[in-house]
Amino acid sequence: MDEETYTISELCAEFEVTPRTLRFYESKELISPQRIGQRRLYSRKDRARLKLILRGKRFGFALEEIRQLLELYHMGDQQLTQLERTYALAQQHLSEMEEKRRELDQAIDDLKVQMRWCEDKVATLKKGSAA
Amino acid sequence: MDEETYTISELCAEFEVTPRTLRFYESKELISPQRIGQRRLYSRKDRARLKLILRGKRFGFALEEIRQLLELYHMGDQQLTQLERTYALAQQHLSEMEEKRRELDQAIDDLKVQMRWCEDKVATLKKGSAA
DNA sequence: CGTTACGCTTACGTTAACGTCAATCTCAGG
DNA sequence: CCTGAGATTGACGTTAACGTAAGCGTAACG
Repeated sequence: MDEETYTISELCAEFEVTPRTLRFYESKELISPQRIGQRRLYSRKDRARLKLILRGKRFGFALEEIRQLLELYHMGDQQLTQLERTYALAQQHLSEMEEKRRELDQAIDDLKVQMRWCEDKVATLKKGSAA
Repeated sequence: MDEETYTISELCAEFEVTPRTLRFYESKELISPQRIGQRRLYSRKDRARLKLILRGKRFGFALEEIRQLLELYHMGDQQLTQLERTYALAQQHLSEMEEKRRELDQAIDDLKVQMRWCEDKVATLKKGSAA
């Protein structure tokens, strides 16, 4: 077993967040690093969770939603019923995300249309000034 | 010219937001409806802008960023230099959005992997209980 | 002509997600 | 032993994005 660990400042440097942010996430039970004495020690799993948290944030998820999403990636030794409930939740999130992707594609297309329009206008203006 | 307009409550009903929200967006200069006396009257263009605003929000953009994005869809009678600057800004946003889509695809794939893992576990548990 | 519905402004309140600051601890180096 | 770098825990401050409540205008309806 690979026992790589990180101090708070190492993790902060890597992901460009402040210590305050990590402690805040911990207070919200999104991460729970080990303690060596009083100090926090982050594992590979903590690091992975942080990655997921920050990704979630970039898509506009609230921390509370992210906390639920993280449970999907936890999935330790659950009971069957628990597991099935979790799976159902995952399906929901999946379709939400797929819907989001459709919207994003739409937004990208719209923007491209606008840009082409803009290109044309620039071209016309340049021709006009050449005359 | 099609002169369809909307009252504040009509627009609110359609997009499931409160009047306060629309007034707030107006105060931040994201929309600027006509006034009939004191009352606001929203045009088709205002409605389109609102649509874009809400879409932006769903992707985690801040209102201030959205305000800039909206300028791209405005593009009235700009000067050439202005137009080119706007175009450059659009290119930036475009690549940001494409980056976001890559991340989203990644997130979706990750989730699918987890779900398959979950399916397997459920299957094994069911077989175990059948024995 | 009263009231009910809708709208307006002003202004203070609220929640999420941290920032910032102070006081304390702790441990390796000189 | 002293110092300084990094860590910790409160605790209050801040910003964005609205919510909410008060007080007022006005216009149609019974």
